Amino acid sequence: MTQVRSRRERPAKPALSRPGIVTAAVALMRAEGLERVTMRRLADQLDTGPASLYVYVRDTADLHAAVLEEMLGQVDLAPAHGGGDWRERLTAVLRSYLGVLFEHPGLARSALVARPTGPNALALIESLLVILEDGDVPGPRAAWAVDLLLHFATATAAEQSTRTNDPAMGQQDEDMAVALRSASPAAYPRISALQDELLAGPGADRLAWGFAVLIDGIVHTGRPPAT
Amino acid sequence: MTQVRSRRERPAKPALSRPGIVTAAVALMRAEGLERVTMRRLADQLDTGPASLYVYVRDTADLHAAVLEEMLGQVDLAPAHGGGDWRERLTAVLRSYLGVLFEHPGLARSALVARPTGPNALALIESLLVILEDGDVPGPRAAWAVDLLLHFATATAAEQSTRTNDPAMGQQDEDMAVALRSASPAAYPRISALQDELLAGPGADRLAWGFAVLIDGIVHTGRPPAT
DNA sequence: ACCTGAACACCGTTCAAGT
DNA sequence: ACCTGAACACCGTTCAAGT
Repeated sequence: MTQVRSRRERPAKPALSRPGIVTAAVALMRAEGLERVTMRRLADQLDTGPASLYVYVRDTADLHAAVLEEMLGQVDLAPAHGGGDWRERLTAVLRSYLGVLFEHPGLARSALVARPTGPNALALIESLLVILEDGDVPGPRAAWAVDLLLHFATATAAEQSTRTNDPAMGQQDEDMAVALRSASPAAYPRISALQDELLAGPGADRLAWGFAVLIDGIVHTGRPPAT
Repeated sequence: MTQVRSRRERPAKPALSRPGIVTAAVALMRAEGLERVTMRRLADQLDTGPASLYVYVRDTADLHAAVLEEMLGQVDLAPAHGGGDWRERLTAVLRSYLGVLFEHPGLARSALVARPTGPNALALIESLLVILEDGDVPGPRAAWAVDLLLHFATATAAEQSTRTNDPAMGQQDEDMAVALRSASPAAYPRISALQDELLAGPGADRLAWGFAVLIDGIVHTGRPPAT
């Protein structure tokens, strides 16, 4: 009797599974941020103990990588197959990737170390290769270029999203501004002279310039043959 | 009497100070790695409680940034003022910076978020500006280029050093290799075709190519005027 | 002003024991 | 095979109280 009752009051606890765990982890991240997606908190959410998760998940890094792979499904890959300037299409996809990371600080930081390898990650890589092909970048060079471009986007997201979203980190921007502005012209003449330029520019401009530099460099710089 | 004795047996506990704390933190990092440089462990080392450190250090991020600033003193800036090809001198300084980060995994990861602003950090920036000036890169563009170059080097170190030094992370390289090799040719034709190229190449070659791409791009890509 | 003990609110991971 | 309670070995940070 009591058993039936408790079954009615809340649905039978669903069996644990890796997809179920990852889905719950994504939900938890949306609600509280990736930092709060801990084994213990996630287990609470799933009505079990933390030890149970280790049947499906190697460790916390593995869990976070799985969350990232899931989120990569949201990257807009449509520009890969559209027409128009290939450089613009390339930056469009990268910007979309960046946007996903940017929304969830911590995700970018984990992306730097835990690279996802699921279908969404592969689709992103494939799309970038498609666009580089349209730009007549030779295959082997394109292979390395994909790495470089994702590397740059990920690092930018890791840096910016931490700074923007973490309240305490705004302080560090301030620290840097003060340090640059008060740099002694005798010891650091160029910093002194360029202080405004070093600090200047909205993030968007700097990002656009970064993409332009990379694409231009990729187009002009040959790769050594494989060994 | 007992007091005199105990004073002889170990020297009087030195007063706490920020420099003293940072020195101890660096020593602890050399011995056990940055992950183990925690407030509690560091306090133990200094014969006090963790609460005492908060008089001199804002939080853990601040502490780690101070450690990094200290380590930047080891970057070899000599190439900035030598003769020879400016591109080679630029990569020499960046390689030295990278070497410092590479020696201590975790340092690079913290460098991405906690940027040091002390004299060693400024000296590094100034040196890069000196070299870019030799390469006739216009000042405002050089200001942004410094950011881009350090950004790239830091991200590379964060990625590589974690992978190389963390035993469990080698697994992830393997995961990626398996994923790329087993990618369906139908769904991911280009990944399939380029799988060897995507995985190929020693880290050193890819790094050298990355620097070449960036420098080439910097030389050729104009910066929008400041707003 | 500086320092501290103690507490609060957490972590990841393992392992023996159960089903 | 899967799941779990309990334990081990840690964390950062705050705060009232002392000197």
